[in-house]
Amino acid sequence: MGSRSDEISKIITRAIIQKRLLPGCKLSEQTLADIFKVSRAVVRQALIHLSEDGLVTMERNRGAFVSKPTYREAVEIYDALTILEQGVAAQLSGRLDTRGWAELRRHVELQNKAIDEKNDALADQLGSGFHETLVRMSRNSVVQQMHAQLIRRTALLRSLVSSRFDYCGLLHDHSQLIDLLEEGKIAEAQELIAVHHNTVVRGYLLEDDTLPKTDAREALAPYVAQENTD
Amino acid sequence: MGSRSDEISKIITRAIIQKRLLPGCKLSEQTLADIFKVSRAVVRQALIHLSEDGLVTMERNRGAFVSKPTYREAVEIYDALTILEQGVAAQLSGRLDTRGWAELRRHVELQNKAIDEKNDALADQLGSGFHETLVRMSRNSVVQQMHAQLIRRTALLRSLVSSRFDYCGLLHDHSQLIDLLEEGKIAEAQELIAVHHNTVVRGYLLEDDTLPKTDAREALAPYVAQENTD
DNA sequence: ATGTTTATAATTGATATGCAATCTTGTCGT
DNA sequence: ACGACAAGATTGCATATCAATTATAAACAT
Repeated sequence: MGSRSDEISKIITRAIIQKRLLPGCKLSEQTLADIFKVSRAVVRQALIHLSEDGLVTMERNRGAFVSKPTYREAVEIYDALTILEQGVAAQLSGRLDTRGWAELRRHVELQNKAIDEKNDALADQLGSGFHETLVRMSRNSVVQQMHAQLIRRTALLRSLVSSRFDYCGLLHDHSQLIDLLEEGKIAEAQELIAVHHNTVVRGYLLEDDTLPKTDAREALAPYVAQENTD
Repeated sequence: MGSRSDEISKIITRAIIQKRLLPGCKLSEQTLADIFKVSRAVVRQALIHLSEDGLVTMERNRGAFVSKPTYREAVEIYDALTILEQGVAAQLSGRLDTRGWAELRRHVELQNKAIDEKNDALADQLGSGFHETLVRMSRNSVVQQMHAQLIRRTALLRSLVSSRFDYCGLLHDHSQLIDLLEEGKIAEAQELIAVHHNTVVRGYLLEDDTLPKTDAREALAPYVAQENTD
């Protein structure tokens, strides 16, 4: 694949997920080309990639912007996540090896530690990571990719809300979910997943406007110096 | 969006779905640029779009080819379809208006007619169409788009197999599914969906090699003259 | 004749530049 | 204050070019 445009789209993705590039931010082709020292053609390829991921919206003759999802889209994204994870849960339930359950529990512990240390960014990342880990265990790369894309979009959503999450409640859900799955209680596990996502999306009572405007040039500056800052 | 590259990727998508462009076919940038009378840059954008849809595979410094899914991928795709449709079924069950059920039943009838008239291509299309209609009723455009993408990939899969389908059996499944959903029997509906897709994928006992090589130039010729041939 | 190496051609990845169409902006006049 | 208009910026696309890589063909040795 187009190595360079791939790298660039990954960098921009990171910037968006880490809330450095906020929804609505203009992504001018020439500006990005200058920043990354590439031609406009490469930038365009990266932007197309991003727009198909839903992170960027391209308007004809107007340019590309970091997507600004509506509340409805937020609900749809979480419904889609619910459907995928319910399906994975049904496949996994009772059928996973010991190492699998252990990895999931380890994940919960890590997030617990992050919360104790008040490392919000890390807790956030681990929160999504739990769901990704769960889906990875289905060993279905098609489902996995769709799910990863949805998770990226939820990161975008979190840029739009001020809501403080009840991490403890959500974390308890994760813990309980593992128990239910290990015991083979599929229906209850699925219901828990639905409630879990519903809780999250309900926490998104939106501050639709008045989000600070970001400038692509300065937001991306940290990524340009050393491009391997995970 | 890039109007031109969009049109081109749609045309190529149609050509692939209609089995005019077969898996493995080389999609040379210059050739496509000549065919559609556009620059290579536009072709590249279209190819990137297609590769993210899974219909085209790009190999670095080698070029783009119509994807040649493995059997494993086929299973993953149908598992993903199962998960999505089971989720939609759960949401829809008992909760859809009369017009909705009517539209689904009409779909089944149309396909019945197509089979009677031995119009295989149409029956094929309507077969996928039923699933798409079902998902559309969820009114979740995120799920809808993911599902549509999977359906496109199943069309690719059908290029790889000789299997003759038992259309009657599959059609009966569709009919029965409507009944189950209307009666609110979620679990049974979900099981039927799983079995249905399993039946299909098991029909894919592959003729991995020896598929006739197609040439992009002649395969796409019909689409160039009049670009609105649905 | 077969297999290996080498040289040539073709293709991709990327850049630079130019241009028309469109959008944004800022000014001006009312 | 408001709308019309002109100047400037940006996008979308085309063409031309170049290095790097890969594919193909020819020359060579076995």
